[in-house]
Amino acid sequence: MELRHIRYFLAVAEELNVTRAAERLGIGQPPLSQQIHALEDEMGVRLFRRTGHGVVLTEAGEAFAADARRILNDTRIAVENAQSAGRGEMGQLNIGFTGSAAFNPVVSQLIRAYRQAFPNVTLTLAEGNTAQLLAYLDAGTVDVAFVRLGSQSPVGVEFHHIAVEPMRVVLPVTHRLAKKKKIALSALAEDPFVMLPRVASPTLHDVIVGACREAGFEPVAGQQAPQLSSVVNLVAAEFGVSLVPASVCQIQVEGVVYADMTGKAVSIRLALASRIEATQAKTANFLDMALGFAQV
Amino acid sequence: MELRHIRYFLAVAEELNVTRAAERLGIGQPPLSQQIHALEDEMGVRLFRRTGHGVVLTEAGEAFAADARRILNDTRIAVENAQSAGRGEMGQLNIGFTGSAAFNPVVSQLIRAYRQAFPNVTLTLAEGNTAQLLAYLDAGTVDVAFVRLGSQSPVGVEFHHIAVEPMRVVLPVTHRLAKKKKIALSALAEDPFVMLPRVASPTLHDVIVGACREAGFEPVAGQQAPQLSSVVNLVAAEFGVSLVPASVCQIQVEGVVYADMTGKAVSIRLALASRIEATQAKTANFLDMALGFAQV
DNA sequence: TAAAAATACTCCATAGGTATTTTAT
DNA sequence: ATAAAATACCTATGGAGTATTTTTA
Repeated sequence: MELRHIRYFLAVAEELNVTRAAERLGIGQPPLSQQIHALEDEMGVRLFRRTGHGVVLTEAGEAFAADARRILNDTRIAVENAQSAGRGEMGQLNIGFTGSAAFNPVVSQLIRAYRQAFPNVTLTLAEGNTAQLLAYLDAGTVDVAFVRLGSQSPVGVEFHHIAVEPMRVVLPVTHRLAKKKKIALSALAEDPFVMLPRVASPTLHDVIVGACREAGFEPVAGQQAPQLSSVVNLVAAEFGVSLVPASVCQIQVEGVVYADMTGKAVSIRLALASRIEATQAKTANFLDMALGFAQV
Repeated sequence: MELRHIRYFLAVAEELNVTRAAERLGIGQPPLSQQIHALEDEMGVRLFRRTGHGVVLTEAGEAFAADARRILNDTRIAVENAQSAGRGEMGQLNIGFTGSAAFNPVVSQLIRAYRQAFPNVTLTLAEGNTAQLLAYLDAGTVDVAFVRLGSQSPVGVEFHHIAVEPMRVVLPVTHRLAKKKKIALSALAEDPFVMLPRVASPTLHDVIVGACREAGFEPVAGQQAPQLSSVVNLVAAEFGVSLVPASVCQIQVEGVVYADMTGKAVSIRLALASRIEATQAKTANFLDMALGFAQV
C-alpha cells in the first residue's frame, strides 16, 4: 500500500463518484478504478459499493476514511516538523557558561533574543570552568560554550569573539585606596591577590598575573576561590584584592568597591566556543545571532 | 511522497547503514540511496549525514523518525480496523422490536449471544409497531426488526422465521373461568376482548379475530390498548379478556391468570425482518446467528 | 436508456538492477 | 586502504492513458 492509494481513496470517498474524483486528481477514470481495486484487493475488504450513479462507502470504507484522513494529515505534519527541525527551530540547545560570562550583558541579550526567535528550542544551561566546558563541547554535552578565551585552542573547537571587557580592581571598602576612582596597579604590589586556581580558568589567571608583571611586580598569592563571585566575597572579607572583568562589577556585595585602573588598559576576551563541524542548524542559528550581538 | 519512502527511511534510520538497510528491504543499495535522496529533495531537508562507515540521523531525520514510525503503525491499524469493520465486527447495529418480541426467550438469547460474539458492535434498540418498524427498516433507521409476521410483505424486505408461539388466554382473576387450566375459546363469546388497534399490529389482531371466528363467534370489541403489556393491565382491571403470545405470560400482573386453549392450536409467528440487499456484514452476522437460534 | 464503473490494451515513467566512481575514516 | 555511499546507465514493472464493454438504477 502506498500513500497514493490513500489519497485516491479519499478523493473517491469525498466525491462518491470515481469519474469526478479522477478529474480532481488529474488522472483518468480507469486508472483510478484500478488503483481503488488494487487497494481493496490488498486490504481484503470492499471499500465502496458500486451504484448506478457513483459509489457509496461500505462500513469498512467508512471506517477507513477517518483513519486515512488522519494518516495524510500526520504525514504533512511530520514533513513540516522535520523541516522545522532542519531549520533549527525545534529541539534542544545546550549552552555552557563559564562562571562570570552570565554577568555579561551581551550574553544575556543574546540568549533573550534567541529564545524569542526560536521559541520551540529548549535551552539548557550548564556551568563549568573553561577546561570542563571544552570537554563538554567535545563530548557533545553542550553545543556552545561561553568561555574566557583560552590560550590553547583544542582541535575541533572554534572560538567566536563575543566581547572585550576591561579588568577592574576590586578592593575591600576598608582598603586604604577604597576612595580612589582610579588606581595604579603598582600600588597593589604589597596586597595579597584573591584568585581562581589557574587550572579552573587559565586565561583569567594569566591576565591578572601578566598585568601585575607588566606593572613591575609579582602578585602576592592570597586565598583561592572556586569562582568569580566567591572572589568578590573573599575580597569583602578582607582576604585581599583582585582584578575582575568589568561585568562582574554587577555583583554589588556589601564591603566591596570597584575601581578602574590607570595606565595601559588590561582587558580579557569573552568568546563563544563551538565544534568546528557545527552541522546542526540550531547551533548555526545561535552562532549567527551571536555574531550580530558581538561587541566590536 | 509515498509510504515506500517512509519505509525505506525507517530501515536506514534503524540500520544507520544504507547497504544493510537495502539488504533488509530486499533491494539493492543504489536504488535505496536514490529513494532516500528523492525523499530528502522532496522534503527539502537532509535526513542523514554521510560518514565513512554508514550514516547518522540529522536533527530533521531524528524528528522525522518518530513521526514516520507512527504513520506506518497508524496505517497498519487503519487497515485492520477497515477489515474488522468489513467483517461486521465494529460499528453499530440498530435493532427494532415490536412490543411483545422482547419477552420471547429466543430473542433475548440471540441478542446476548451476538453481544458476546461481536463485543465491538454497539447495539441500539428501537421499539415500535410492525408498520413503524418496517418503515424504519426501509429508511435504514434499523438494520433488523423483530416483528409479528405480517400478511403483506413490503418489497425489499425479507422475513426470517424466529419462533412460533401458541396464543394463550388471559383472564382477570375474578373471571368465572379463572380457575380452569384449559379453556375453550367459544366459552368467551360473550366477553369483551381487549385488543391492540389493528393498524398497530395487523397480524396479532387478525390472529385473534380469526381464532374467534374459527370458534364460531365474532369477538366483542372491548377497550383498545397501545401495546401488549397494556392489554394485560387492562385485563387485570377487568376490562375484558384477550389472547396473547405465550411469551407475554412472563408478565405476571396481580389480578391476571393465563390459560391454554382447548381445540385447534392458535399460534402466531415471530419473524426477523431485514432488507433483502442486506449488504452489511454486521447485519449478515446477526441474521446468520438468528437462523441458528430459530425455534423449529 | 443513460450515466458511471469495469475491462482490455497500450505506453512510458520510474523503481530497481548492474557496474563503477567517489568519499570518508 | 577499505568500506560505504554516490553516480551512471540500463531494465522492466506497473501506473496511467485510450478505447470499449458492462453494470445499475
